[in-house]
Amino acid sequence: MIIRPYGYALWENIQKTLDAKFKATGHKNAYFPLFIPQSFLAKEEEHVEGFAPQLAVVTHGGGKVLEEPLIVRPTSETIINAMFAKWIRSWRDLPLLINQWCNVVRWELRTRLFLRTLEFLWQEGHTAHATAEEAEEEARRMLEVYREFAEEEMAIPVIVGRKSEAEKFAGAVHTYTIEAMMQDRRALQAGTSHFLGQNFAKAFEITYQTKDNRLEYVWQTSWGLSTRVIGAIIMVHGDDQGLILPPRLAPIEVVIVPIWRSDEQEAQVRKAVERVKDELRGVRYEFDDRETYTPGWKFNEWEQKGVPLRIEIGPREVEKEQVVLVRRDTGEKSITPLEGLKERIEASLVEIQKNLYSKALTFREENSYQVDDYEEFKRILEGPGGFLGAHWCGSAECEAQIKEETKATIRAIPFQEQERGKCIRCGEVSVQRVVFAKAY
RNA sequence: CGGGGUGUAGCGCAGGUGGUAGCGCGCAGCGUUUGGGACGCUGAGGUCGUAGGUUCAAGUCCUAUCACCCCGACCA
Repeated sequence: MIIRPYGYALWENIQKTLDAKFKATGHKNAYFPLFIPQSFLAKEEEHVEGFAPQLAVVTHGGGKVLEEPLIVRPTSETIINAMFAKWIRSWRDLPLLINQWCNVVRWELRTRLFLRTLEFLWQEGHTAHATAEEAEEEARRMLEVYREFAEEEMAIPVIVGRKSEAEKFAGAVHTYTIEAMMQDRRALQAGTSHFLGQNFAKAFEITYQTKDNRLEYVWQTSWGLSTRVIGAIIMVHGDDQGLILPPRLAPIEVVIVPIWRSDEQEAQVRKAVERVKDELRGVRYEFDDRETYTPGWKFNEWEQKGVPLRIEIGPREVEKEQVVLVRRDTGEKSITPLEGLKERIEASLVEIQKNLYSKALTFREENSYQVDDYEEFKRILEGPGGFLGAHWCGSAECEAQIKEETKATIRAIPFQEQERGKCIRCGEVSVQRVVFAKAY
């Protein structure tokens, strides 16, 4: 996957907002090596097994066969925890709250742009705590950070919940997820947060001395969000005209397209554009005065790129001291006076952000079902597809059978759902509904 | 890793039965244009994925090989 400047600018905006949230919750950034000695990975049994099929392994270095192969990090639990073991001595060193922005490699058999690439960019948080409660709280806190980010910044509503044993991260005690519905009604895991318990602590001997001088293993979490979310933004908001980017993350919030014929008109329009630029201070805008393209061509190009707002300004507007404002999400055009333009733009960007969210939410709700009959369950999945709230007995057998028969997996076990019922497949007692869907 | 498909100009493609490599878009120059993907003229651009082979002659036939795409099993 190659990320060109416009796409990378989007990722930078994602990084900027998330990074601020991490810092605000007490985390610090650090960087760990790309290459990890193979033996590190082998220390946590479930973790190796989970990742073994996906590893890129370096066998040669400097023209020689390496004594111990190096794996290219698929995630950094092992190398980070090897260091945590050295850094943590006392309860005073806890909690240790670290985040890393980096690339990782997973040797996927089948790739899909943005959603499943051999190499991707992400952030991975790794924390160590004195108690299970604190670690659990941290895992839930960061899940909440992701939820808020998805909904407020990406304008994507998400289901929050826990993963089933089959779907959890290899090495975690349990995994939390935010799941979003794409426009083809499939589910996409947009971020995850793991409660690791003491699995890695025991594998890497990460211990600390308590206040009363006992030696205890730490309790840990890890959590990540990747460039996959760019795919989510495209697939949730895009339409036949191209991308529709949420204003809060869009590299360009407003594009100004000037229109003129004569040199005289050009001079007048340029002068008016200067006023518009003044109004746009603090807004991410671009003035597209390329001469080789017609205004109509530019309209189409910026629409494809998903710029939320377009300002058109030509002789007619100059004369009346106004501009034409066009929304990408609705296509709606409105005449707006130069006077007070800033307020109108800002209000409009907020409006677009809200509208994208509510459109996505409506779509998800329209394609979510409560299902109690397995035949209907199958019918929906074969037909339109969507999120299915269904009872599940909790057995891995039923989960696997349902997956085999319908291709649907348990995307999330929602928090706080109490209603009891009967397993959609076997009819045994179920304590709550879970969300089934076909996933990417 | 199995099944299918495609490699010909920057991009998208056409090139039955072997015989001088083409079209559209894009690109360059000039002119006219510019309020929803402008038009005319002129022009540049190709070891036909790669390597062998058959033939007087291969984009075309044969063999091998590589790459990419799609569909399934594994995965953020």
